[in-house]
Amino acid sequence: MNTSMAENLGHILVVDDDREIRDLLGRFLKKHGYRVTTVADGKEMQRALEGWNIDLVVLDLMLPGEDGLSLCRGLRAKSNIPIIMLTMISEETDRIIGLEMGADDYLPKPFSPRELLARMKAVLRRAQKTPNANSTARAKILSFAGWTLEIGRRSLKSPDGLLVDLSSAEFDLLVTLAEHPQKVLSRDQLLDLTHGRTEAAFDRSIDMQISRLRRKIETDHTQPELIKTVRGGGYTFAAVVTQDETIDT
Amino acid sequence: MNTSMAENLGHILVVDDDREIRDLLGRFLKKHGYRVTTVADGKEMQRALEGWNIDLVVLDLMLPGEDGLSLCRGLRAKSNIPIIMLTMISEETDRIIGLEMGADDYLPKPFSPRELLARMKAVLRRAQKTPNANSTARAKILSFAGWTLEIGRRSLKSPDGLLVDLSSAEFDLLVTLAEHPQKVLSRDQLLDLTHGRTEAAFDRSIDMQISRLRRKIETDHTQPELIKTVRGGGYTFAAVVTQDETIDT
DNA sequence: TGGTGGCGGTTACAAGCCGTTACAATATTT
DNA sequence: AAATATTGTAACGGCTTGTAACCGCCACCA
Repeated sequence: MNTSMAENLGHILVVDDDREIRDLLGRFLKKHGYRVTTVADGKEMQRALEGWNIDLVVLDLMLPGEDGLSLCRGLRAKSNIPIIMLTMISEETDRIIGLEMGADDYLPKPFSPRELLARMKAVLRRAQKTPNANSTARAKILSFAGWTLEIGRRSLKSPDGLLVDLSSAEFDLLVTLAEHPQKVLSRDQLLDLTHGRTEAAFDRSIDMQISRLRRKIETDHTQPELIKTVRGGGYTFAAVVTQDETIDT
Repeated sequence: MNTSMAENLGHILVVDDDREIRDLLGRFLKKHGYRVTTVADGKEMQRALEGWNIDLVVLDLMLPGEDGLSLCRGLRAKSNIPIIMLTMISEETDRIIGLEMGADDYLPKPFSPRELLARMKAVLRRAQKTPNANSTARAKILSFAGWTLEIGRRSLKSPDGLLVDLSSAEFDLLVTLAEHPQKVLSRDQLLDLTHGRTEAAFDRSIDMQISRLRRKIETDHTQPELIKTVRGGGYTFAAVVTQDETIDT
């Protein structure tokens, strides 16, 4: 993998009162080519935002003093720096998040650094394209053919209600496909959309992901119903997808 | 043949009655990595839209038969496939366009292909972000001699009700023939209609497709009943074809 | 009547694409 | 550090599709 590029991919501000998490994320993100500044609370966050050119804020929901939520709102009011919130799992916070937050994405703890990285890339990419987009966080749920794909939770339920275990890459791929139903996505597009990679080198890794994914979600992986192949074109999600926001009312 | 077919950036449908323009755009866009289908009028446009997964339509304002403007409106009513209109320069059309048209962009003739490319990219990028609510996929069904050809599903049932497995190219060819019953279609026409290819070079690949197709659907392929050869002319579909439309689910 | 050349059917083959297995290289967890 | 899981690479095999080549058919003609 090409993680060793020390070029500047962006300056990330991590706001978390847990020192261990700060250190962990700091090391991890730096290893992946980001500049990182870590702070413990809202006051320091303010200072950092004024002193640096921050590209993305990773913000813990629970903070001493002013809590993450209001920080988030405040930040969003003044700028459109992308925000990723870290939350504890619970219905409660989920609802709060959906209703209140102006974050671009959120991640339930515990999360793998890898997941955070993926989200960050996605958010940064989105921000890149839409400099002034007013993205509202979505606890989006996609449903198709009885399946339930809960994006915020990164979970997938089968028509029988069983949780299906997808790897991170598999999940991202599935989400990407399901978000563009009926649309043929080339391998390159899929690579770009899931990994943010555009390296053009002919790459069959997507084929492998598709293959593995099909085994997990197609009733007969030799005759896929959901993810269809378009010869010479790529792949396409063939099911009817309905989209719900968790918190709409 | 298709040596440097790069990635698939999308499937473009070019609707223009001027063959020269069709050819030009076809070659140009393909060279730039797009799949291209070219048709001459609204009727063919319809078929292409139903048979393919079109990502963008390039539509000439002036067309024989139903004119581009109403086609555009009709298309917009049913789907949200992006549309780029080609127009003659004139205040008149400019105003009409602004008022009437549901197109995503328009381009006054004469234009440079390069310019079109830029517009296309912009429109596609915009469309990509707004996931479709379209896919009112109607499934056209053609019946002949007991056979059932379901276009939306790309499936073919024999008179015994058995599913017959056709390759992609075979299917397209059969659809094209069945949609012009009694009409003699030259090899060039077939090439154009099925592949959107206009490269007229003498090509016997159609012969091969026909041969393979006959083996699958004729009871005796040495004495074809459905697909007849017209010496010096091409091929013709000799059966009576009835057409049904159903709403797909 | 036998030759000739265009045309179409078919076989054989080459090239490309895709699914998959096996495995190597990392990452992550314990 | 060992055990596990994830992810990319290589490579085999099957299927699709286009090309070349051979062959027979037909029309035409001297």
